[in-house]
Amino acid sequence: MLRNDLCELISASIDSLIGTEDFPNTAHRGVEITDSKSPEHGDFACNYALVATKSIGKPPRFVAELLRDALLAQNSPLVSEIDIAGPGFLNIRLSPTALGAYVQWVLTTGTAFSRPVKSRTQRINVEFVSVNPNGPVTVGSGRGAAFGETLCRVLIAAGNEVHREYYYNDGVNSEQMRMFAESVRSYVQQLPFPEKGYRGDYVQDVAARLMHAPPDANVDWFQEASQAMMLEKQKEDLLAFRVRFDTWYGEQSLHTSGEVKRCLDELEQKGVADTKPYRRVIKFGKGGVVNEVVDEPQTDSSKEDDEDDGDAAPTVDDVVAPTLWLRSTKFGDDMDRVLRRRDGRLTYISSDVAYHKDKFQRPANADKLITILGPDHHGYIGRLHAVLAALLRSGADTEENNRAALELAREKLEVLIFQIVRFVKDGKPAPMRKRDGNIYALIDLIKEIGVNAAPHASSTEQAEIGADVARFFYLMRSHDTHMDFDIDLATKQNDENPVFYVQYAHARICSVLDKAAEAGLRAAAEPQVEHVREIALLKKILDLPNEVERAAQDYGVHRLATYAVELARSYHHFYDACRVVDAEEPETSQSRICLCEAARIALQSVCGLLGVRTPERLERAESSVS
RNA sequence: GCGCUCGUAGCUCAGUGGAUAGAGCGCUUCCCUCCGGAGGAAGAGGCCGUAGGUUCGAAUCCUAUCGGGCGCGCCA
Repeated sequence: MLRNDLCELISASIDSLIGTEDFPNTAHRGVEITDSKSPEHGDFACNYALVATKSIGKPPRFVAELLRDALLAQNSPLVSEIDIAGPGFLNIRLSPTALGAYVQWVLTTGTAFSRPVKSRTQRINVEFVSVNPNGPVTVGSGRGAAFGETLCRVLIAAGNEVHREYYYNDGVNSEQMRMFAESVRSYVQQLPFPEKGYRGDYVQDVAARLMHAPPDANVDWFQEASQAMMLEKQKEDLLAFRVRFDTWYGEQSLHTSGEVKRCLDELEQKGVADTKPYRRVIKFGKGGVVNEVVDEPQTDSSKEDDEDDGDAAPTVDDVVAPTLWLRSTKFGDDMDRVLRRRDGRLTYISSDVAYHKDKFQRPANADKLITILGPDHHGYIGRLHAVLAALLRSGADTEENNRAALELAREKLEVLIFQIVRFVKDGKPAPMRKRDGNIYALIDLIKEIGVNAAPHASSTEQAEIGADVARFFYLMRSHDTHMDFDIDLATKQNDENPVFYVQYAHARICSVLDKAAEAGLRAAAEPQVEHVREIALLKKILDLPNEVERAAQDYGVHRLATYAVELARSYHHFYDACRVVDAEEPETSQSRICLCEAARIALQSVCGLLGVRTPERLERAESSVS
């Protein structure tokens, strides 16, 4: 690929210099090139001389001159001119005649050209969305869905094997699900509505479909029936958002199989869980310094006498089993966590232990787990690492072994937190949970965008348009930054919408290629790339593998959305300056057809990663009708 | 209090330690005899929150500080 080929060329030049009089063996080796910002600085810039000046012991401009001469001596067909500028930049101008081969390469490789040169082959489990089946997927979770799913596509494009996973708490231990079932039941059986019950139309929708319930149906029955329904609804909504999972994993299965109990026994044997009646709390100061370690004696919190009884011994009235503590403070957590409550019920953390053990089987022998969580879950990270570290620790219960286990856990499990999304409509924030108990569902956002952006399209087409726009909007911003989702921009002002800008570039290419075919023009066998805007477009196209590589490395998938806009812009610039279909210049036309096709492939490739369609034509918005 | 995160154009946000900090929206103009004008060109708009430090060079790295958001349950 272009960039790598250039880097290798420069590396070879440096190698040829090393050991000569002015170039000691200790000279710096790494080579980086960047795009030039303005055309008068050539096509690429190399800052080697600036970086290496110290290790060589000569002034940067002197080093730059040596490097330039060495580069020119290689007589590469790629390079036409090299200038030295500013403090010692090497400005490299490409030779147009050598670029056609790269166009050809894109055409023959197809959308797979986006695969990075250095491909990775890790087996990775990515868990995302994972909201409990007590309501539809909200617009808030939509960000996690878009981010997680595109991250999966990027990781796959970079050569990894990826397993998409969704985890939900469906056990009878889940108080949320319990309350949801109670709420549904109260509608069906005309019982008093529970105090903290779930309101909202979707609860009544579920209830309406469960009117056939046997008269003696209890909460368990309702929980099973209603969560099955909500799961179906979630699957359906996510599918409309082009998100599908390889595994839907229910917590209850871990209890049913006895795996949770087995794991707890294992932890007890290892000495990282016990029933001693205290909780250790570590108070951290600035920079993670341990300020204070307190072992709080356990009191009976189920007795609500909150008058001072600081050192009262636990009463044992309703104690079925002693509290089982995970000593997670051994593994960097700031307090020990409860695995089994005093009444014998197990907490969600206990199932997390069994779950994370099992997770490494998907894909088989997984190298890494990635868990994507919402902004309200970042306090969860330390807990998860502690759970995994407790599982992974080998050897005795020593500080050294525990620290090593924590380090391993942090390496094996990456927890990514996406930040909150604020929805703005009519210039005002639109709440995700409304006062009447209804929530702002992802599927409603998709439909709303589609209806407004394309009022005359069919409802299925509207849903597709809504998914295009919603995915793109979520992905435009870095996942770890707070973002505003401007619904007005996503819908009404669709003329200025970046999604349509990108899709329009694709439709325009298709239109141009159609015109070219009508004129009897064919693709050139050996395309030439000469015009500045042709070169700029090709450079942008060839950047895609680098963008994929970076995104797979640091999870910055939002840069692909930025890239898509830039690529579209490069095409529009090219289109503006370079006429493609011109019967009087058939050779130029044929070369440009190749470039158009390469641009089309790049657009399809990046949109494929973003989960955005590339239609061959766009219907005109009604606003353009006067 | 502690932790995570963000402060960049009027607004929403990009920005790999590099040259004169970018885009979209909004504002002022211009360009269809021409492959789709959902496009292109030009202009105005900035002490990159503040103060130090690291070095040839800092929006970017470090420290401090101010300001917003979120989180710190035997809820998940």
